[in-house]
Amino acid sequence: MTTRRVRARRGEGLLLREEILRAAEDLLAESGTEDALTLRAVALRAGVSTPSVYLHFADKEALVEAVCMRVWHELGRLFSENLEGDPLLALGRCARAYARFALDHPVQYRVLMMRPSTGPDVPPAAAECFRHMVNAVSACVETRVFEGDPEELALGLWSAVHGCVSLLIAQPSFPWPRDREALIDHIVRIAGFGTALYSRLPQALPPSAELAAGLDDFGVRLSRGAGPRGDANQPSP
Amino acid sequence: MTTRRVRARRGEGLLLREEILRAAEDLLAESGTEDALTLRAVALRAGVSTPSVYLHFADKEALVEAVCMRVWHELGRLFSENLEGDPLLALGRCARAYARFALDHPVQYRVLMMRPSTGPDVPPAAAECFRHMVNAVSACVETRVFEGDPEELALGLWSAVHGCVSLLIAQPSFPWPRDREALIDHIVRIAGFGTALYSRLPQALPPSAELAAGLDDFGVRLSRGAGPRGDANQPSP
DNA sequence: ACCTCAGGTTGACATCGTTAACCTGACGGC
DNA sequence: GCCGTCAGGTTAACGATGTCAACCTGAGGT
Repeated sequence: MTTRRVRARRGEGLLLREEILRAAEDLLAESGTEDALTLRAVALRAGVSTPSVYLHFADKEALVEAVCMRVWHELGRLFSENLEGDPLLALGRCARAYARFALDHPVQYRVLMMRPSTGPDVPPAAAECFRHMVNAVSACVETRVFEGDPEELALGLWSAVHGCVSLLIAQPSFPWPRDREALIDHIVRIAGFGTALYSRLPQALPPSAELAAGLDDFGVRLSRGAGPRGDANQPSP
Repeated sequence: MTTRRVRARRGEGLLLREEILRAAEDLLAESGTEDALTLRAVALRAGVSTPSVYLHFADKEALVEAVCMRVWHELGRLFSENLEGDPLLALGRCARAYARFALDHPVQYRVLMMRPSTGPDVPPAAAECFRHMVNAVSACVETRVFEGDPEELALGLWSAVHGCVSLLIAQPSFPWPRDREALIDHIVRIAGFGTALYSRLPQALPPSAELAAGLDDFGVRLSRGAGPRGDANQPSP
């Protein structure tokens, strides 16, 4: 760990890049704070001198960005694993998987999503994540459960889940309910149903009395139509 | 600005605290990045030597926290200005005001909400903000448009708006629609209606086909009941 | 055997937060 | 009016950080 690394053979310089990246990831995960992600600490952990990091990363920001790419790929994998079956249920599974990942890797998620804006263009791995989401939303538009521009709808859904997990991560002192899993569940449902209704609604929020009038009957009708109650994480039977 | 400050008279030491805070706020606002918030820069701007900051703030974190308190107060003022009238419309106005503030002061919002967790307890100014929200939500529960625990519902709404604005701020490279104001509008409506429906819905997301069946009629009924279409920022006539 | 250059290292710099030690001049007491 | 005190600062320095210029070194081709 602190032991001096043996010098790579010719043409194997990329090995060091891999080791540095791993060291950075481990440091983040183990320390639990991005402050521990120091070039000196990373280099020490990789068994190499500090400026050697510059052989493979232009600067610290480039290293952090490389770590982020890994996280984006992980998220992309998570999405692509959950896309089968009913589009709306698939979307729900993706959202829950995303939230779980964020809560299980708070430091990584913070670095990924709460860092000062990196550059003017979205990295390919992130674009692929987003494409997955847009595809899933498009499927929902095709089954007529959503209506509107899939990109815009996907951004809205992403916002909802991101809002919840990022607030959980960054403001743990808020009066959160005990059961985080249940909270995520609520958010996913609110976002899902809100989005389903979104394009069919009056352009302004109606006054309370007029909104309240129509709600109960809708709930009853929807419940009658819905399948057996249970954990929506499970794929639909 | 860079001119040496005249020493405060006895008992007026708190003047410097005020000037340091102002310098910090201005630095944040003008530079557009939290990296510019340096103790040296703050001290220079306040016309004072660097270690003098420590006369009034335990460390840099304390200074940043003091800046955050100001922002919380501003948000609290914004909320309390928008609470009159129909509860649901009031909530919508608060959400829009919150979002506008965040987008107009991205650096401050980032420092306030995306900084590594400060302490185990929520600051009083933030608690008051949250209390305002809970009260507004409670009013919606009393008019039967929402149903459930007001604290939990308020957190959900907060999450939704925070998710959108924080993503806009931190990930400007995402394929956002041009009209930010319209996007916020969508999010507020999705969150509002989703929350209104939340407690009346089946516990799991139903498959698409069964959800799509009930949606259109609900939209039609709700539209018929709602007031004239227009900007929901306006108080209901 | 030697030359080359990929793959590093050493040493230094500016800047950051933070601390210890020192200064100074406005005020109350005499 | 003079003086000691102490609130309200200052100077000088420390260690840590990102970064860079210069140097080294040894495996592999000739």
